[in-house]
Amino acid sequence: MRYPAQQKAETKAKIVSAASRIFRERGAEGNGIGSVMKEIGLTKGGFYRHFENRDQLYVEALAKAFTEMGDLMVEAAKSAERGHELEAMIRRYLSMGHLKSPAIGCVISTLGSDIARQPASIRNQINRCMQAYRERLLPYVPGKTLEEKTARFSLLYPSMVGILIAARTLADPDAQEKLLAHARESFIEKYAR
Amino acid sequence: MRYPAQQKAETKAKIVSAASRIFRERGAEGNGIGSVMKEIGLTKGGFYRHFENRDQLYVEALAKAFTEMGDLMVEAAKSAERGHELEAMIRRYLSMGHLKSPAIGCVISTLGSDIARQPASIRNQINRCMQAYRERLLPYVPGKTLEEKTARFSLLYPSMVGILIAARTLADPDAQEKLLAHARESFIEKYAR
DNA sequence: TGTACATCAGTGAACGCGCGTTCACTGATGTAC
DNA sequence: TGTACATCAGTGAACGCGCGTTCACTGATGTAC
Repeated sequence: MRYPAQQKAETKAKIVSAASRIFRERGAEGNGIGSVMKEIGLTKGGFYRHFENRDQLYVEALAKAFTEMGDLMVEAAKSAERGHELEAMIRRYLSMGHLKSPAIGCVISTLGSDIARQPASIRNQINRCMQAYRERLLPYVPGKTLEEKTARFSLLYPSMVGILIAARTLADPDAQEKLLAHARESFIEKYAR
Repeated sequence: MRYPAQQKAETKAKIVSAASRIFRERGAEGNGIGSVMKEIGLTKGGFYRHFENRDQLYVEALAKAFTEMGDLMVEAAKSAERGHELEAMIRRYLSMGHLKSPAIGCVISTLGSDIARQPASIRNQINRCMQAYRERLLPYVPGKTLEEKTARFSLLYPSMVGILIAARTLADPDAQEKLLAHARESFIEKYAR
């Protein structure tokens, strides 16, 4: 049946949102169109009224993830005392809360190696999201020029990704917390002063 | 038919080796028993003469990957001038060669987020491999005490993982090389002096 | 304003495919006599 | 030494399952008159 005018856009947004969370939480490979449509209470046949194929969903879901994660990081920076913005972002990123909530967290930490395996055409689209993400956060990074800020951020951010992944691979929660704490301290010292 | 005595062990080693490479290259989720057995010229039915289930293969394949990667890193350290061992390992890890050869490279960079999603029982087994791996490399890390070496390594290594993953997500090879070079320089300065 | 018709978001069954796992079978080798 | 038999690594077909994708169909809404 035909549906009210603005409902289509809402449904599509719901699909992207659900996929964004599910991909981050359970991985992008084993969990696909079926799980996503079921999550929002629809059948998978309807998927193709909104997307050409699975790849399009993948790209849009990741784009949404970058936007959401950017919101969280900007929020952390804005609620910090002046001069402590990057420190606040480091604390937020390297927190047990983030470690335990992959579904609403950094998409590179949950799907980075998966993105690395995608063909260049898809990586190109993701790269644009990454760049937009970086540009949102750069204002809160110390540095005299844009190049200085970028240089600093492009080492710090991947380093935090690696630490978070490493911490998540640990089975012992104490060891996870210890690694995060150690990295927080060191990275704040190295990058945020 | 029955096969010569030592052939069974050889076959199992081949399966583990192939899985180790295939999982790292193509991801562990979509590529399973079928691909692995086909790769070594056998049919998938025979798999269960060597393993109880897929999880066992996963753990053994990753263990093998840690051993192989350890060999490469130790080799890099041993062929370095005295006092430059860690620098040599950093250069080897953050090289375009490593970036382009995931199949024989660091398993955390290729499967880290996948490991993070495994149940604790599996992560525990992997953790033991990670510890053995670290213990092989620690002798080449500067530091007065074991704690000092460990602290240094447990920040450096995940940071390198994150940089490699981030570089692999980039579509532009020049940008990849630039990021690696920048991180090499910085990490050698920060961790290897 | 009322009626006829076109639109199209979502349904549900079907497609081929590869997954992990099971199992009856094969037949060269090792072992017992 | 020769023969009979047990072993068991590997085969290949089958299992149920979920994947991505296609498609004829439904029927409430929007639109034209």
